[in-house]
Amino acid sequence: MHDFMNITKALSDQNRIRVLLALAGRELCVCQIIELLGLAPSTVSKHMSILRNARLVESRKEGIWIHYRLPDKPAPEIRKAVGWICASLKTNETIKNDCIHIKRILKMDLDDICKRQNGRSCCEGK
Amino acid sequence: MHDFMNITKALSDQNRIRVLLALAGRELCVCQIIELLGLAPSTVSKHMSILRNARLVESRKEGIWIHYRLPDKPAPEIRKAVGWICASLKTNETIKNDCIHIKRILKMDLDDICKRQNGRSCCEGK
DNA sequence: CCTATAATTCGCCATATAACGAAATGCCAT
DNA sequence: ATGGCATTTCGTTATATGGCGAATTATAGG
Repeated sequence: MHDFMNITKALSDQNRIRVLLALAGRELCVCQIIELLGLAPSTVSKHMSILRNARLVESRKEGIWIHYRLPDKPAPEIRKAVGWICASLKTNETIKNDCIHIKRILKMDLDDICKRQNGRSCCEGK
Repeated sequence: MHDFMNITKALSDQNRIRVLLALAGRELCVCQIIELLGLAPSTVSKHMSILRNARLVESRKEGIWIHYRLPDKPAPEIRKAVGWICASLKTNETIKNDCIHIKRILKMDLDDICKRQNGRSCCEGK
């Protein structure tokens, strides 16, 4: 029960849902997720630890960067949860905007993304 | 997005999950749900309004009593959510205990249940 | 070894949530 | 209409959660 509640609690935040959908079909670096959500690195890190703790995502370290992805071999309840979310929000406006945003982020260099984030306190200024 | 988050937030509480599973395949009166969870009537009422607001349950008034049930014609995201929960917790100990508890509750008279609840502050004392 | 940097952990604050009891509401029977 | 009772609403309180910045950790490159 505790494990299952970890999953439902992880799914009860909009930003974490956005991350899960952003990870559908691709891997993302933490700095790319920060860029997508426009939140402080520490906040995003917390969100990712909650998702990982629920086994909704897995992480891979590559040098300085840490990449997150949906689990390779998800347990049935995880697979069903992700399928449910994807099906339910396929046509959602926020999610569609995120998809466009991600396409742009993926074209950028990871170094550049991190540089931009260091330059200012958080989200995007000008 | 807001509607969908209403669903995930509704699912992020253990007592509400227990109620949903208790309603799988049968209707329950509020006083029966109070009896099952062992919480104050006002608390249970709040939980039920959250579930109803998310369209995870429907209610039916029958005289003094209000009966809750899973939706007759659930939207796809609701149907999938309920299916996911049921499949994930089918073998869970808490839920199995609830099933036993419900069987006992169903054998009782609604009046008797309410009487018992009026007799004491909340849950079950002696 | 030392610096720079990506990410996490920690400490704090503001808000959200779950719990309760008391009061209000709605419905039936008198 | 009046009273009794099931349920909900309201107001309060304690805890949980999401957010941030500062400090810490871990890794790559000088």
